[in-house]
Amino acid sequence: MTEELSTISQMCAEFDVTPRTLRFYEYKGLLHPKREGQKRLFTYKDKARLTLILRGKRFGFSLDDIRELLDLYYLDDTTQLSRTYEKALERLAAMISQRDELTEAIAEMEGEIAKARKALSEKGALPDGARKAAE
Amino acid sequence: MTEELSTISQMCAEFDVTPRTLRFYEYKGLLHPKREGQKRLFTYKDKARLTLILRGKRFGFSLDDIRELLDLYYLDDTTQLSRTYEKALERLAAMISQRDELTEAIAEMEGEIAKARKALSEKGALPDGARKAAE
DNA sequence: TTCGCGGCTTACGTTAACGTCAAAGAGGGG
DNA sequence: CCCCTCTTTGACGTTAACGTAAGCCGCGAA
Repeated sequence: MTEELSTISQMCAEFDVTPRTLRFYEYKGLLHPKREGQKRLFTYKDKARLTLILRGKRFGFSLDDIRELLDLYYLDDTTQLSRTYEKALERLAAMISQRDELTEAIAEMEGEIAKARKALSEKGALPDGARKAAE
Repeated sequence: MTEELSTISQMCAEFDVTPRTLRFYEYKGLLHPKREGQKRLFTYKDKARLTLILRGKRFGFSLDDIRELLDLYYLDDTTQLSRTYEKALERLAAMISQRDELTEAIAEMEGEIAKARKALSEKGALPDGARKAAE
């Protein structure tokens, strides 16, 4: 099986990130590329990790959180793994309550928007596209 | 009509914020308390604005966004008001898509946790309280 | 040999929303 | 008069996730 090592610029092209970002992720302990002299060489494993990192970011996790989540996948120590498992549960709970708060805020926001729409409609100043819903 | 002026500490107690926060909001142009000599005196209008500020923060607006919205809101200019309305709609859309992403992330997270739970259960290392669900 | 390119390390800069002193003044109680 | 509390104006500190040089190295092409 060929090792398929990638340089930093190949990684940047493939994942649409900057070199600084990859170095920063390594510094933060999220990536562990090999070295050929000074140069970083990224393996398939690094690509898998980076995929997870970027997904985690899209979902609003901090890099510190993500590093812990990565352990969920790659740690082989059962004791550590179950500890990480518990942290994952905590984070899941946090995510759920965050979504609940967001849902509540959305409802409140919709209420305010409805009031504003009514006020605007009475002034005959409703923006296009909102007229039909405010009669 | 009594003016009902509040000191900074009264405001802090009423809205559960720090003095620094109120001074910062003034510095940022979100509040405009009167002065009695050096001392700030907050009017009912400031309270109304602060209420809107805190609500805006719950909705995820930045302070700069909020200042802009407040300015538009108090201009009493119908054209500007409808602009405020449009911004609210944009933010609402952002909040909804954010919630959707979060919901998706929660589902994925639950999947990963289930996998981890299975792996841990096979190693006989499941944390307390998770055993019953992993058979 | 000299360029230019890609990579490396070191290290200061950036944004948001305040936190955290520090020094100082005004006003009231004892 | 002294002290205590509230408040004021600076002004530097904090966190996250990189951005942005500056300066150096090695390699292949011309």
